[in-house]
Amino acid sequence: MNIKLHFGKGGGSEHCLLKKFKNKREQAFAEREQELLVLAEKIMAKEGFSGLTMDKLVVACDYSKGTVYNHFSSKEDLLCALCVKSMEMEIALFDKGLAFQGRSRERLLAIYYAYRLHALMHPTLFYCVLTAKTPAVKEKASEARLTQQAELELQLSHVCDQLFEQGIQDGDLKLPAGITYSHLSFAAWALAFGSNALLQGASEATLVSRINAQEALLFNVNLVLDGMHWTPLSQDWDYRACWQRIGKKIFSTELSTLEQASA
Amino acid sequence: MNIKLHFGKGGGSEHCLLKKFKNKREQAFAEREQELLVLAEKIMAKEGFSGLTMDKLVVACDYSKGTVYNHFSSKEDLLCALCVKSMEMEIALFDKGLAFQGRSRERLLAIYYAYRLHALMHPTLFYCVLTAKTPAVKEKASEARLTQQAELELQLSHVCDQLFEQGIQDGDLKLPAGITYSHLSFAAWALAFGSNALLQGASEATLVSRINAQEALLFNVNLVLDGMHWTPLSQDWDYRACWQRIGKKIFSTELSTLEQASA
DNA sequence: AAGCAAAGTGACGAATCGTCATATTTTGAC
DNA sequence: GTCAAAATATGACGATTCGTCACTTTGCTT
Repeated sequence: MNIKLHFGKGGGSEHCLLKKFKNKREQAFAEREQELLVLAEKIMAKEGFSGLTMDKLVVACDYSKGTVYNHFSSKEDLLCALCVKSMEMEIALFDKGLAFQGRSRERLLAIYYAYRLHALMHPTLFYCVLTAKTPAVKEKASEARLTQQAELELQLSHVCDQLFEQGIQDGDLKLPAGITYSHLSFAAWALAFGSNALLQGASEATLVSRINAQEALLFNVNLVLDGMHWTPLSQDWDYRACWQRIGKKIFSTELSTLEQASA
Repeated sequence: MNIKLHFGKGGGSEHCLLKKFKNKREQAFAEREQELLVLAEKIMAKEGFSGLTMDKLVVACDYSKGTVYNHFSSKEDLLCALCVKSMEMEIALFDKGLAFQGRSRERLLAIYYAYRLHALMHPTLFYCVLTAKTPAVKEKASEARLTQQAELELQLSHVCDQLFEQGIQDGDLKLPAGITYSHLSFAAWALAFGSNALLQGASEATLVSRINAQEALLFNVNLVLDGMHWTPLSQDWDYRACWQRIGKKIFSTELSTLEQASA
């Protein structure tokens, strides 16, 4: 039922992209897994989400069915692995966003920017995250993969926690009585998840059709952070300009590749 | 590719639960569809999300495969139909929530209450909504069903719009320049969707594990509505008490059935 | 009652999943 | 270098599941 783990059973470090491996074998295994994931993403991008089948992946790669199933215990497990990959890339972008120099609230905005950017650059992978939240997928994914996923989620929230902390230290944010970082993190995360999930599927006619996605996200974020009384409030500060600045200063390379792709 | 529509082609009214039908035939058809949906939900609740197959549904019901496929063009279409059903029930609960007497912001809270209540009472159906946002499902659902879904979403947002309007008329809420109802609706919706989606899958160990779900939702809502400067602000008003009051005054029957079920 | 359109039936073919007995490669000891 | 044991790879195969279609039945109209 569970996928064989070829790594040592020592928990919690398999998901880092660049890591020392016990030996060549494990390294090769990890590399092959990445290779398979890249291939799977390509198939999905080309043939649609339901166009991805295990058989197609097997044919497309240089390995056999058994080998592929050594990596992914089921199709759902493969989807979760893609979700994990997506989150790993998010973390990398988040870390980049942390480099933005500014007030605490501006720096959190940089994280949101990174999130949105990731969704735009890798829509397919982003959808995998949504899909991985689905019971049909969770039910059939391997235990190990789900654990990995949960760990990454924690890791993502820790990035935010840093900024909450800075906000408090700088005196820009106060933690209400009985409220912890977790509450704030959850609120920030829920809004980001909800906004992006709904925006992603809404390029056509719906409620959100006419709303510019970027604008909407920024608006929503301002709402929540204003609600936290995180100064400077949106009425006292030009966060739209800040948003632009984040793009220019931190993510210019990503933006240009994005423009190239859509051109 | 598309499911045959046995109703008149006049658009936009098929989704109302109680409606006049052109003739007995259509009525029977609609009733059977509901019957099938109830059955499908039961199978899903009992055997898990991936335990629902078309074959099982066919065996469980008194009709043949062909008949079932006359209703649902594919398994994904069936899932969407369940999603539609879920939204119809939500609307009914929303309408009930509208009956709450109070200030505009309190009344919007009643809508959130209804949303949360629905998620608790029908977790399976609620998951269908999440699943229906997934590309794998959207790709294979019938056009007609997706239209129906989009219409219902609009209808849901209109309920909220009423309350935004009341808020403005009462002077409790001001629409910033360049901001429309749609923006506010979207923010409210995104937060509700994100919070509930994340809370639903998080009864166990994760970031949200220790946070009481109800509390978290109320907290998040307060954050956003405070961000809108919707008076009275959460610091000036006891919305937790209001939340309790909503439960008692409006949804007491639902609450008792819920307690019965979990006892 | 006859005729006809609409709906129902279920056997069937195609596609997909995941397994397992066997073949191959790698490892490590001498 | 050699050889046995352990790890890994292979792909044919059985089991589901999906969705279709040629044919039958139902029920409405005249």
